[in-house]
Amino acid sequence: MHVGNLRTALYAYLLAKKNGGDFVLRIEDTDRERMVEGAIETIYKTLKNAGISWDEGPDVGGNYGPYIQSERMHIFKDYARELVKKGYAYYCFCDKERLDQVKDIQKASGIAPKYDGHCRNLSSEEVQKKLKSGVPYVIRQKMPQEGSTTFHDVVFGEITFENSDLDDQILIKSDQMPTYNFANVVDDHLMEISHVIRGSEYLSSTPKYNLLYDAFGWSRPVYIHCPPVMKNSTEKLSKRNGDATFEDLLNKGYLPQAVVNYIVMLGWSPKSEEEIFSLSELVDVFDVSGISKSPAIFDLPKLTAINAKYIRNMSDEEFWSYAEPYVKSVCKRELDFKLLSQMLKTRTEIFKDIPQQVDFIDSLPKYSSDLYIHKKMKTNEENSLDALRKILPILENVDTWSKESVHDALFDLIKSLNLKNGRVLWPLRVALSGKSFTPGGGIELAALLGKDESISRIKKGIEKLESISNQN
RNA sequence: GGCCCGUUGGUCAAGUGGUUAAGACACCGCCCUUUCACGGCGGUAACGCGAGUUCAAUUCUCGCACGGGUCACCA
Repeated sequence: MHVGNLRTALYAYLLAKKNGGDFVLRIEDTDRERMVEGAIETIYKTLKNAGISWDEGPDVGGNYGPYIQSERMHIFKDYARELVKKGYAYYCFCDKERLDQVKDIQKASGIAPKYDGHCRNLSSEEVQKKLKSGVPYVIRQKMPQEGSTTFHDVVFGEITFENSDLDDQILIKSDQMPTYNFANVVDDHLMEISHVIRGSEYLSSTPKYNLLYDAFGWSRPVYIHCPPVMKNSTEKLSKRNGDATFEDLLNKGYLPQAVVNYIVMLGWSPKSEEEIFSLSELVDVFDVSGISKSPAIFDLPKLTAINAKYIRNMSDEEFWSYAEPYVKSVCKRELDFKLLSQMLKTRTEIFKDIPQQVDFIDSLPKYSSDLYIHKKMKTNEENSLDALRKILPILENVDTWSKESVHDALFDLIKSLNLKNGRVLWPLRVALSGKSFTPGGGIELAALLGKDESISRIKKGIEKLESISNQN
């Protein structure tokens, strides 16, 4: 399920919950050829991961079941026959060849392809005859040929279509299954669906739906059409293009709540300037009037920023519960994980980034002595060597190893040498980590690595710099 | 092509017949600081174009351009 689908589900859920309604899950599987193994499970899983629960559905039941459309097939034909009886639908015996022919001619002459009404006015005798002799048929909706149909959409306002532009769409297919368009209307009515929230691609078929409601004498639902979520200014986000699905984003290390928060905000805006909302807060603040009319482009950096905000808002315990597996995937040795966790928290945007941040802990990576050269810190290879040589005995003398004791010892040194902090601490950090960016400075790293490991890495740093100065 | 819809900074977006046209992300700068990050402060950057209505249009109307959707025995 890609994020556009999920967003629509979210809006539906929020609207229902906000107004004390029920959120109903119905599986629309009238196309047997497109059946995908495991698709229903993916839907369940995605909704659950997003925190959406349904009040009625295939697995939880309800008073309007069954909730899987393929189990409701017996229902639709009678409704279609009712429409035929009332004159709003008719049997059509045209085969595919004829239909294709008509379409080709229409296309060639530049007319919009549309059913030509060949079977619209067959006499009931003719129909009965063909039915009896077993000619395959479909049932088509009989569109008015004059006038127009206007409907109101909550997002887009009043929209009018000429009836003459409407195609006599198929209601019952030749395999006797209903089309989605038909089953959807019948089931929405039967299940007492009050609000239809869907993608704007359905805007142009809505008049047909409404004509169906009118023909049955049923009251129309409230329509809320949402603009699509785009991957760029011209392409829609779609699973087909390999674009990120909700599942993919979770696998990339994004938090489900953060993704939910972000995609609700894509194409909708709250009245306030806040932007971090839990699902239950969203139920309170959500309002369909905030849904925008124009498509929104999915922006990963913004999602990342929101994810980072969620991480920073976590308690230390919660942060560690997420971070631990990532840390331990590369840190096998024992260390002060609490300290590391604190260091990591403000530096983590997505949990997947953690391993590369802490990969220097278990073993010192190979590094270039260039790292010792830092303009702003005013360090170079010579004075770094000097700093490390002075640091070594100081730290060897620290008995109880802790962030505080290391800090005090080093700052005494810095003071006595009358140097800027960075002159001493930058070389230390490089020697300890072999990296230019680390989660924390030299003192924190020393505390984290422990006395023996720190001393050993400082000695390695000294050797490295000595060999360089010997070359010169 | 017909029909329907849309167009405010790079992105998400607020908003109005008269505003210094919010805010967030990204970007840049400064402060904090042992790097980075966090945090704080500041900055660059927008009403697609052309008419019309009006004392006044980003806001209302029309046209154009651009973009999207739709035109299945798919959903």
